[in-house]
Amino acid sequence: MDIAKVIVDVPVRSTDRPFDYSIPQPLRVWIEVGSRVAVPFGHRTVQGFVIALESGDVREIPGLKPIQEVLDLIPPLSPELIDLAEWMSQRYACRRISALQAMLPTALKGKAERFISLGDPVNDQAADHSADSIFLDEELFPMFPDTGREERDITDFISRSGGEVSMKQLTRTFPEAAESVKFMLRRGVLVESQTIKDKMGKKKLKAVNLAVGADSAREALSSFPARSARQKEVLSFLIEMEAMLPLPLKEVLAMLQVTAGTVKSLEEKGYIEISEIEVYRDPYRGRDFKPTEPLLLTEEQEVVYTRIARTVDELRHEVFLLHGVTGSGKTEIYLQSIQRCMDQGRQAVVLVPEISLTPQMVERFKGRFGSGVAVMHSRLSVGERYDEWRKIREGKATVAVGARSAIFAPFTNLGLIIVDEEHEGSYKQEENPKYHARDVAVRRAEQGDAVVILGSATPSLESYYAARTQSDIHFSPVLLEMPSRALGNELPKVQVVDMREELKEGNRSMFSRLLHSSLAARLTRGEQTVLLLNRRGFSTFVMCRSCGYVAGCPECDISLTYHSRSDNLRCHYCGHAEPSPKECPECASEHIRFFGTGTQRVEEELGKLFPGIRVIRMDVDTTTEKGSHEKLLGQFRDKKADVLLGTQMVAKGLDFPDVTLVGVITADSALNLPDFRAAEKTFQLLTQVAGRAGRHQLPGEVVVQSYTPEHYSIIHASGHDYTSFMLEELNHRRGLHYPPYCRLILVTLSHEQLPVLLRLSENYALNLQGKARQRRWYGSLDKQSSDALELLGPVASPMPRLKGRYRFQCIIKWRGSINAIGLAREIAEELEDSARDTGLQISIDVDPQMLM
DNA sequence: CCACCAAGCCTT
DNA sequence: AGGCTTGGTGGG
Repeated sequence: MDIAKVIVDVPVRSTDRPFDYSIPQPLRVWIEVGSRVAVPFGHRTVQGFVIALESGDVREIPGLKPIQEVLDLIPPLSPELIDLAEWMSQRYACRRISALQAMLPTALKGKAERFISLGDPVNDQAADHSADSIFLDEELFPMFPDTGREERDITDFISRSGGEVSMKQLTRTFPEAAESVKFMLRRGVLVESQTIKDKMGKKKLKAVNLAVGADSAREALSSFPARSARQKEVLSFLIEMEAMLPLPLKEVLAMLQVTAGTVKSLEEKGYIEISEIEVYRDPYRGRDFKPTEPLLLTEEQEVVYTRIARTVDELRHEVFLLHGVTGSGKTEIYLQSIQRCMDQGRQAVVLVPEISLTPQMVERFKGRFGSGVAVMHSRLSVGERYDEWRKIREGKATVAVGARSAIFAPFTNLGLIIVDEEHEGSYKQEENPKYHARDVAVRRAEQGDAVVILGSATPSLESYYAARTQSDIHFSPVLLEMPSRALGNELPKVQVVDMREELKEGNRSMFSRLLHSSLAARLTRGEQTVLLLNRRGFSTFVMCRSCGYVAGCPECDISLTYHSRSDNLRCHYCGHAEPSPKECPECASEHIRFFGTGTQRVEEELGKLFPGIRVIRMDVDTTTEKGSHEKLLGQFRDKKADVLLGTQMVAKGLDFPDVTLVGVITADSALNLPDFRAAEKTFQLLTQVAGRAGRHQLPGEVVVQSYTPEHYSIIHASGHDYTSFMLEELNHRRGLHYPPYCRLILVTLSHEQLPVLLRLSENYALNLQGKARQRRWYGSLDKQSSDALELLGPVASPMPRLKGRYRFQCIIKWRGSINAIGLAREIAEELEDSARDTGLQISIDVDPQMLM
């Protein structure tokens, strides 16, 4: 007798544990670890996942209910993914069900549907005849003409509809039915059943096939009367196309210019049959991908590839950090490594940041591996995504290319995971489960003896530090370097313009004289320019236009945020506040104010300075429409514009041969975000965008405008000097106790009433400190001990009020082998319990990407 | 003494 | 989550 342990789809803490169910004999063969099932739970039916099977005597456990239904022919999850979900629930302090659900396409987020049918009349006699049902007894109906009226209408309706209708249909017909139905359910006149219905089914297509052999069909042709010429035409066409059958009905109709009626009569005569076939919604159908051959590797690439291939061949787990400059040919390394992995009969996943999952990117993979590539990204419809996912699960794809969630691709023998642009913040999911795809990738690979390649021109501090020190037991990547470009050309020359000087010399425009003249030169030569407006810093930091001074927190070394309500500056890490300055404290200038410029303004300015200039603007406003991204880039490629102007999205992965100038309008804006990663992000962005210039024959040039050209992120980015930047930034982080020298947990508490929230937040902090002290964890990160934990806050969140709820946050800094995540969660749950006040919500973000 | 409603509690 | 049970409140 077997018992299934099931995680049910009820996303609250008290049900975040396995529930036991018995497995009815007929379902036994279908149920595995990873099966999706419908189970009775309380008074309803819910969806659940089988996470374990146990042998045991069902009779020994009273109150065990049976699994009601298995929802898929093939389990949508594997034991490996079930393990991964368990790990995620610990690592990210999330519910098991949300980790499981994150692994599946939305199409499979089933919800219960209720069906009502007539009760068994024999049982009706025996059913509940307690006092409250006397009034409804059938022989009394005539005496109370209206009492049973609706009841009878409903039962009539149900029997007319074949004995069973969905509750949905019933309430559509009888909007007020709820009460009556409830009565009748209680009496057993009606009975209820529930099933789980998926959001989206498989796509079916009508298809035509011959119902008789080709020979007998050919024979039949001659017996057709002359007026059935059209039918004859169809039939002979099908005979001719015999090898291709079945053919989609739609295509046959279109090709032969006949109507459905013609085909229908052939079906009635029994020559052909029309059936429904299952098809994949292929978002790339009808597109040709030029097959590509492996390129000859440079010496540098060869060394790297050989090293990776060795581990791939050994079917062993290892993580590589591939640091290759822009244009060093990382993608070719990926492609050949994937081929190597496929030669071993294993599959591969390629993670790409959403923003760079461009058609060109897809083309490179489809070109090399053809239809064995499944593509998953957020622009696909629910149905399309479901089908790409099914292609993987059904073994029809061996490579999955996609954003974040592709890390959960249901491969059974995954041998290689590639995380391209591994430093990208978009690998972190901001909603529950707040996972980081890179970290999940490493874990999944470790579990399945797979290789991970983390690739980037600017690896994150976390990965680089781990590779250099080999100090992290779970994450010690092997560093592989590719310092030169594959085509042998030089990295572009970067010039930094000091915008303070420009102002001093009377240039108040947003273009420096250098950028202006360089741009003019491209226009006359017919070469192209990419302009980057770093808009991430639309946020409200205060800067002096004369000297570049930015108001920062004395304690936290991040910029202060301007609050217009109170007209002061505040630090949202520690709560420090000061009045907003009327003049610059450094140089006493009055040119001190909030900062930010929009792409539209730049476009206007360009038009004024260079009449007739053709600009393509790419930002959130112009790329919301499906395919617009692709369209704009296509126009630029076809040289329909001189300038591509945009935000972050123009910095990544683009490769246009005629781009010889890259201009960065304000390099500083990200630098001054109230974020300890500001310098790192700035360096990465500048390096990436500089890599867009001069990738082919023509040499490239980069102009970076800055108010703080002496900042090390700008200096090192202009020198293409990743290592020096890293060393300097690591020093910084060490001193201020930021990752990678510790880890962070962001705890956000929210409540409708501010005074209550204040008290509870204070409580949270005190409880946490108390418990941490008890366990001898609490202590300054300054101390030598390998275990340490510090708490910042509570302070108001950067978004202090959201949807009518006030928000406060605490930041936990910790390091060592202590279970800080478990503690943060434990305190949160205790507080939620003791608050007796269901209005409190606590969210925990482990290793937050943004502290906002 | 009973009717009505909000809050708590359990779901295998 | 959601539906039922519990226990408190108020009206007769």
